[in-house]
Amino acid sequence: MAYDAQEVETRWQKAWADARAFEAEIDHSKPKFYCLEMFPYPSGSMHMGHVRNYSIGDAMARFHRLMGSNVLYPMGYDSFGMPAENAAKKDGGHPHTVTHRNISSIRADQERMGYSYDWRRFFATSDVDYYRWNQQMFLMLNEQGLVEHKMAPVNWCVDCDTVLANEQVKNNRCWRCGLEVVQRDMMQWFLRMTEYSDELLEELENIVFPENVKAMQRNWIGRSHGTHIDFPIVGSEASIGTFTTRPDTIFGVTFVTLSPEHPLCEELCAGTEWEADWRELRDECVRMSEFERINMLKEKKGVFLGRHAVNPLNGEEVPIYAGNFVVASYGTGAVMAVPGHDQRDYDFAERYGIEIRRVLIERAGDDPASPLSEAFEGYGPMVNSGRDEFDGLTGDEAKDTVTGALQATGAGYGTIEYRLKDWGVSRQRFWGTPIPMIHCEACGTVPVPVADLPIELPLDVTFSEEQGGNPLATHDAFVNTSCPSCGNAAKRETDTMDTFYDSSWYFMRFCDATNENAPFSREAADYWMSGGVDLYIGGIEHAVMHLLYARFFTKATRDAGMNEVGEPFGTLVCQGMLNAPAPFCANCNAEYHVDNFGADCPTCGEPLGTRSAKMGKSLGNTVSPGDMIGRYGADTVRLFILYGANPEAGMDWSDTALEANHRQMYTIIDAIDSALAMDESPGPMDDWLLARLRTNQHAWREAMGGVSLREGVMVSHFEMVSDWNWYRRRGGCDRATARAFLGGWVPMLAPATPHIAEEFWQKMGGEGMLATLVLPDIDESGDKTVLAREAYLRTVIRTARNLRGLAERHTEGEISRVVFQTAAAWKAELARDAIQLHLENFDFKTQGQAHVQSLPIFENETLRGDIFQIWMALTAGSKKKLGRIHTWSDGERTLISSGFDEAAVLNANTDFLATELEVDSVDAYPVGEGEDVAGKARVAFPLEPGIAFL
RNA sequence: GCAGAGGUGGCGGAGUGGUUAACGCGCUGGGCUGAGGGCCCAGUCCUUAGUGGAUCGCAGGUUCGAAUCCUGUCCUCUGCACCA
Repeated sequence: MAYDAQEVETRWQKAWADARAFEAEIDHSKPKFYCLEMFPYPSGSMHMGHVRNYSIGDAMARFHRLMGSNVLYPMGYDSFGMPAENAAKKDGGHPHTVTHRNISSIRADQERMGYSYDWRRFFATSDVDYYRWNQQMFLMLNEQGLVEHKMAPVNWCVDCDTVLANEQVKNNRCWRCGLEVVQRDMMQWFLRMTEYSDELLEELENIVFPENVKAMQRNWIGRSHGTHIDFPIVGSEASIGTFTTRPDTIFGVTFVTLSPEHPLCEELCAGTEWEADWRELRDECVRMSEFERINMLKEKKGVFLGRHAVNPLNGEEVPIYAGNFVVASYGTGAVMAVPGHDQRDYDFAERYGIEIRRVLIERAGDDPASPLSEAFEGYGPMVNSGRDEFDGLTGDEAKDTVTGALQATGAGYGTIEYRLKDWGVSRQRFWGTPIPMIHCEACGTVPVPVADLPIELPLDVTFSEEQGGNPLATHDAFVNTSCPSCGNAAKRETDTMDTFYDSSWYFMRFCDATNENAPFSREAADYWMSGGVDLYIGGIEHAVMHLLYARFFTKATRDAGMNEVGEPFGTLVCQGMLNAPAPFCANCNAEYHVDNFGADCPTCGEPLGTRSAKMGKSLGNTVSPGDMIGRYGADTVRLFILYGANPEAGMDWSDTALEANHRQMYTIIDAIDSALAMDESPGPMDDWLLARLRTNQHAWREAMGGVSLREGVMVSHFEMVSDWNWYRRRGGCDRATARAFLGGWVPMLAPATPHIAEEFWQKMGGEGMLATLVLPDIDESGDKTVLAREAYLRTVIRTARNLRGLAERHTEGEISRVVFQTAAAWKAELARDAIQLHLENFDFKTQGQAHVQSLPIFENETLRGDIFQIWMALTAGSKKKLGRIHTWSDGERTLISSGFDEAAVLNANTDFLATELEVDSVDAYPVGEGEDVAGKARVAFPLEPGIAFL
């Protein structure tokens, strides 16, 4: 068959669209399957990472349709965000224009790949039809008490001219542009995600996320149980609140440390000789660059603030320091320092000459006075507390007792701290959802009434590179409004929402994408979201941010009665990296741009080697999907991507592998052509082929169901071809069998290579379209024996081939004949017996020997030695080899138990054996029924005939 | 430092106690075929012209038997990090 991928693929894409093959509706009579890929940002054209993501998703969507599920497989775009705004500034247009141009482009690329999306559900978050619901839900969250407007120190990126959430800061740099982040105090809108800290943490136990993602989320939420302890300040009404996980060390407190930004610092040292030092330290910490910070933090540094605090349990006065290692935003921003039992405090105390006190010993009976050369951070009995009720207590008991004592005097209480912070959603950007709030001088901040929504982004804004700040803030028609409460002149909030807000509920909008009255109906959400999205595929880079926000949002809407589920994603698959070769210097351990291929290292001058590196612009080692589709077609690209590696694994781009996959397409086409060209000619191999088909179907379903696409494709696109070739080689050529085979095989080709599969289906006269086909169940009963019989023949051929090489070297003349001596009847009898006993859990070790001796055949004295030998080989085996009853496959056991006649099978295939073994004649008979050629009768074993070449 | 993942033939990668490694790619030699991106055979660690030996990061251990289980150790990747 001539193969014009471009023609075939575009034709079927049109046919699917015309037939509305992928449009899904609620249908309670079928199991639903919601297949979703992480929301893409429309950045112009599709890149290979996208191709991998969607090829995985599409294969799974198509597979589940074949398995009879009602599949929801939507696509849309996360189209708010800075790149469009920056592009508009650069070109003087409007982000709206830029965005829609990009969306058309990427959508065309996706359509060309043949992805089976229900395009009716398509939307873009930057369209008012979507973001109006952002606003309405913001008002809903506000009513739930989950919105907060407060002054807060925020991460500010000068380059992006906006605030960043904690999660968006990596190594003190902006996650998007890489610039260092600075701290600023601003009025900001927050969502109280911390209300759900415990549920977000605990529900991780019950959802199917990869372990590393769970670990990252746990880490990020960072729950720790401990005790809040107040240290009153000497000569002041105020006290220092601290958080500790080690209240059992409270008697070892020899100082208290505040973060330099702590508000109490100024109060404590203002106007004293200590003030200047503190200011210097604070300024240093606030403005610290990343480089300085790493260097600085190697030494713990602090200043005395001139005052003392009182240990609430023993009344001792200890000095108060400000320390650069205390993080303002964690806990209370203040720590009780126990140098004897915390290494960090130990280092600090040593540097500033502060007492280091032992209040725990490692084992009961140790000397409480023994000095410490480093902090002992483990648990052990309390000592030196000065109070009898504490000394001797260990671990949790010690902690609880101390906490109880603090609680009794009101000086402290048990509490839980989280690393997780509330989600700051304000952004000082234009291209995002306007926050529906109004600032009135008289009434304060007032929510926009739902009836007045949506607040639309103005289109009459000009963008230019010179302008700074948010264009919304200077757009008078947008800003000036009236107060919904008092009617007087008021100003709109000009902050827009973080784009992660958009992607926190889009998966529910897809359930009901055209709803004009609500974000989504409860009925649709409950049907499609039941148990969460069934398969969510995307990159690990969203492990914390997007996945955490979406989980929070789903719980918030659940509590507002909008949906039933609390966890949005049932099974999450994080696709691996896509790598491609890049120049690499082993000396410098550095990768370079592909322009340097074949050159010397720009740094050290050594010749550059090659290493696989993450595909990306910076190295230039990218591959254009468009080029590849143009050259090989979408099916080949999809096959390569899916067969190259399982979804979670990293994968290397390889031109030769891609070409090999393209060749495989031709191989499959040829195989199918040959199947379509057969005559009515039933033969002995027909049953075998259909049995292989069923076995492969079974394996394929298992693999695909478990998202092991590589294994699935191996079966559908490789094993099936091999089996077909074997069938033909063994003389199979029956039209009806071939048709039945194709009827099972062609649908298996559809998930990975849907276009060519559909083409085959049409050619063979399959009913309807593959795209909407549902496969019947398979019945594999009875296949084992058929397959084992053929496997027996193949094994015999393989063994004989190996022996032939040896035989040639032994034999003087030309080899022209092969003789198979199959195991004597008594051996097969023994094997049947052993298999049967094995099934009955017979104890061969203790009773095996007695059993053999009780057999009638044992009366034959000349055979006794052989009988024992065979029996041992069957049941016990040797040091290197386990007994055959353990190693035989189910099929082989069935074969033997059913009285398989080896000689008959070999004799029925003498022509084939002669051809395969390159001999003129083939003889096969059980040992004893013919001449013992070359003494091979001795080695004959059930399923392993003695083989002699002559 | 903490956490997670992982180290298997020239390469990609299967394989979680049982004939010393699936499948693919690359390379070498051979056969079939009118031709073909097609099919088939053999080889691709060491050794040898008669079936030998070694091997799954390294070192121990458990077992009749280990790539697979246990202990230790080295290395790589990813994330977090003075988190009290």
